Amino acid sequence: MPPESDSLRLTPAQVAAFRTLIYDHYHANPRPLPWRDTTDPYAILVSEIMLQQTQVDRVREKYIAFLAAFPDLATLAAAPLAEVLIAWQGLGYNRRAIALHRCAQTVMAEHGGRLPTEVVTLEALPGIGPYTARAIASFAFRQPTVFIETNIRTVFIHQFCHDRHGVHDREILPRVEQTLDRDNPRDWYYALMDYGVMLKKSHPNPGRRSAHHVRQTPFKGSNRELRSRILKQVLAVPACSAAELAAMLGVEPAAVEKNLMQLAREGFIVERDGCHFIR
DNA sequence: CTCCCGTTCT
DNA sequence: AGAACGGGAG
Repeated sequence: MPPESDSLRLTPAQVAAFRTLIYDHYHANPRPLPWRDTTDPYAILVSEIMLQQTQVDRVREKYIAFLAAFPDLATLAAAPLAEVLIAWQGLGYNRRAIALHRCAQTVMAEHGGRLPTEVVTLEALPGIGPYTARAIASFAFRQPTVFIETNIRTVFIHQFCHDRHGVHDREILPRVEQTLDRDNPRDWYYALMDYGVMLKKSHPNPGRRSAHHVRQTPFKGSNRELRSRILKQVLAVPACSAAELAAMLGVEPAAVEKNLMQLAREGFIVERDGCHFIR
């Protein structure tokens, strides 16, 4: 539990001061991001899925190209998975591309082609978890939802949890709820995120003091790296056997087999007569 | 080595 | 709860 001096309840004056701090920074230094210009729920969905664990600078161009290739839910739902994965190349976490593809298909089949507006309904869709459901509800449908992601977490830890480590989200959430600008949740969260980005440039990342902070395992030499190379190879050269793929990549056939099985289980790949194709 | 507008499976 | 998941820039 937090110390007594750091009570979870803020006075109205504290709330007002905090909002002024955040909004002043935002109005002086807003990040002009393409997904902030649109009100199209589909475009906002695409941006949110891309932004899961992928930095803004890399998402920017991919987002533009993806929307050019798949301008709406119906187009994406009808597109071959291989085309979606090719558009996804460079973003990483290819599972998200499958999830987004399936999400579009589910919305077409079960929601009349319109993205649901309710958090619980959004959260039931593939690739949409607690954060993304609330972010979409807030950004696309102007609902005052309460959520935390890494930049928001950074702001609240920096502002309200001085010199403390292992700060849990259940402590931050009431702060988010209490300080939320219910009249304009979209701009408020943009402002919060931009402030968090700024903080990380001027301070040792306060997010490391979160109870949820985990350090990444190295990518180089990992199975993630191999798996990505296999998928890229199957995209570039369809209809290869596991042995052929292993030879082309210069790795152990057994490791390739294992990953092909996993990729098949997840819906990336289908195997016919020992040949592998994007599903 | 650090970071990243998390979700899903185990 | 923990692990897996990509990739590039600084």
